[in-house]
Amino acid sequence: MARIKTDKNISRKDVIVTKAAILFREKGFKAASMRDLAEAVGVEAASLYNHIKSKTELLHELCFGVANRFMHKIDEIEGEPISAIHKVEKLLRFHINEMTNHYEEVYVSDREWKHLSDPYLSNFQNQRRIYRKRFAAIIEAGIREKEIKKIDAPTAVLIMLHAISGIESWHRSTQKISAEALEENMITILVGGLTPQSPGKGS
Amino acid sequence: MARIKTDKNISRKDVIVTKAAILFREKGFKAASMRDLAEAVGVEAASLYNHIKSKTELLHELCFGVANRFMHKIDEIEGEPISAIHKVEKLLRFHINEMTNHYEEVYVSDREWKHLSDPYLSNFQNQRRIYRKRFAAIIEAGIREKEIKKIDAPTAVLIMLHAISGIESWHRSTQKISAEALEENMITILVGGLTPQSPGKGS
DNA sequence: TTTTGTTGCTAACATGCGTTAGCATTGTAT
DNA sequence: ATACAATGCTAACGCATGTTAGCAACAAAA
Repeated sequence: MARIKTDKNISRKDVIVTKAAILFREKGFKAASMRDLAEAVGVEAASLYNHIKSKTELLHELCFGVANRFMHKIDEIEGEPISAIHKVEKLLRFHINEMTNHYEEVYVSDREWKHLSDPYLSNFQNQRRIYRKRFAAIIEAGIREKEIKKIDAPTAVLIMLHAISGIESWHRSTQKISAEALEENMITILVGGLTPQSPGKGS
Repeated sequence: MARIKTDKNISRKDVIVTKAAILFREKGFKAASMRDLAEAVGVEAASLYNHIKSKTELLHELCFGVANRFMHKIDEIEGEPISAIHKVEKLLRFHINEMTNHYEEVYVSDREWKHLSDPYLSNFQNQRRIYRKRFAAIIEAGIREKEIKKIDAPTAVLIMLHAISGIESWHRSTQKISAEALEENMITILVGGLTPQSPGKGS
């Protein structure tokens, strides 16, 4: 009888959620079946339901796990006594690292949240909206302080966030530059585009 | 008996493809059913098959329609006797306009091509790969001519393309800035990030 | 060893899916 | 008016899906 292998501190549910992230990324939430997931976990489909309530619960888990991490980070950064441009850079670096290190979950949270159902869906959309407003507020503060070009802040946020989601292509690419080089290039291009004199990246 | 309304020069198939784009965008290819599509068109599901061969054919139509437009544009731009940075800007403006004016199709082509099946899938992936290489080549030429910062060109391409796909968020937003303002802001941010002295947008 | 809770299995369910067959209705040209 | 092609409808097909019920095997505690 097949059994889900777990190390200490990793529940069987966590194993399933992690495998689900991989599967949801590569096939999409709707196209990935519970039977696919069962096979990936090494068990029969019905057995999954000893650990999870539903397929959608897996998506909740992934989406809100990611969303919470970003929310905590922006909480942290907002309070720091540093310049706005520096805050933007820190936030970007966090996004980039999340995308490189927790690729599957971040990707799924980004592309598949539409399939959440409605108490969760609105909640998620709200969090997203609020996050972007807070991000835009940082940029607007930077504009007032003349650290940042006079641009439309929501548009800048939209560019940043989506640009970072492009790391997906980097992940799939066969001839990858290193994660560090990727991070520096992205910061150079994105922050360079914000600063009035393109003074290079911040410290 | 319900009948698909068409104006002159618009085949019933075109009506279906257009509605499919809207539906595929808002629900995703897998989640959008032929019965949904039929309802949107105002007809019974089976009737659709008098005009199309399969659901996947709709996706082909959309993906390759979009891909061809981009391919023709880069053909055109590559041959022009203008600076590399100017080529990049023209290409970006084209992307932005495609995204604002043919939102549904471009979005679907971008996010749902994974669900193509295999003669078409590899073909599409190839076109995509080639397009990005050609885009990167333009940037590399610009770097050699010192019009563009020394950055990793594939990374720059990835940022540009994904940043533009963020126009999706603009489309959904209730308080939109104008399409023109959006375009100028995006060019300012993206191209400003490429130029060594951030001299503002090209002419 | 017995007991008890955890985990997995087989079988099956209801539902929704893409699609086809066969027939009815409509529009168009002779 | 008649013929023919274009278009639509109802009914149904086979299949994959998420999920449940009921029972068997296991691990851990008594």
